[in-house]
Amino acid sequence: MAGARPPPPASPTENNAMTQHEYELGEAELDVLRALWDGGPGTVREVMQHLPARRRGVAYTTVQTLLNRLETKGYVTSDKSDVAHVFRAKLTRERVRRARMKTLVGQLYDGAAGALALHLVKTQKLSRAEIAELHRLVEELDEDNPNT
Amino acid sequence: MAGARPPPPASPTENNAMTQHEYELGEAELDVLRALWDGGPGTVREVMQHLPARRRGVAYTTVQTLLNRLETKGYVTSDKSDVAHVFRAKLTRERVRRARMKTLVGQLYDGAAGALALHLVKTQKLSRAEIAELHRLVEELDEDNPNT
DNA sequence: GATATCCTCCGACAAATGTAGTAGGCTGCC
DNA sequence: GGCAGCCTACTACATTTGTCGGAGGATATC
Repeated sequence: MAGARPPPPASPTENNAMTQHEYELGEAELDVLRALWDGGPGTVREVMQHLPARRRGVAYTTVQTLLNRLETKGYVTSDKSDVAHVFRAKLTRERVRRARMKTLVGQLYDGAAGALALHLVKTQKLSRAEIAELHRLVEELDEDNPNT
Repeated sequence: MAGARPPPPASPTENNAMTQHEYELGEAELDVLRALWDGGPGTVREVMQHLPARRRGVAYTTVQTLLNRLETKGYVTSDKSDVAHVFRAKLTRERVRRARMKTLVGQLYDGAAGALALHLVKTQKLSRAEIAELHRLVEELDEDNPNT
């Protein structure tokens, strides 16, 4: 994004980024965050090792920049007591999931999460176990809501 | 995004954006596209009318620019036979849904769409109609995959 | 015919994002 | 003591995205 967009008014009560509900994360930033989630806290070099294949080959300093930006945004902290700083994710995967899901539902499903659920069931290849569970769930639902 | 990212190699067979699987759409661009989906084909001025409240107040030319960019990207076409061009969405909501969903699942759910689907079914309150449809879907699935 | 309108086209510009180079500081080892 | 390596801090720069303004053409209006 860019340009003359008025910054969100920043609620007076909560304002440290971790409490906001729209985590602004670029693609690369998210990949770095994911590396942190997957590999746990680590130095720049260690984080690099956990980057997804697609992101391999980026320069050391690129990852460093990304980590610093994430820290500035409040999504990551770092322990600087050692020479090589150790970065740790502050923002959880779950948080991002919820936020992203919410955005997606709002933008493309008119806020109807139910529709999304159906869409997924239609679209995705479910495993046998999943189908079985789904079957069970549907029966429960049918009972709770006995009609048609 | 930005910087020296090598452009995706552009498959030799298909290359007209509509067939690619990652629709690059900014927030504002998506809102404009949504306006087109909601209001059907229309002129810049008409599209403006269907923009979500949050986007009200943007300048006429902003919307115009957005529409033009969308056209350049191949997501929208325009009928220029009249003075005021009439824009029409080429990319469907469904397409974007699928792409976005796929990205989300890949980035934050380890590709486990099934789990996500189940989670949603469990979590969300489905309407009667949705439950009915789900029921139907499950039966289809059971047929395709006759076991348990 | 002169004006007010409305449109499109083009150019601009700031912020965010992706990517990386360079300078300079510690560490450790011969 | 000096050099090789690794690390951080800065700076830089191209693109994308969001936002517009102004020029100039077509229309409608009086």
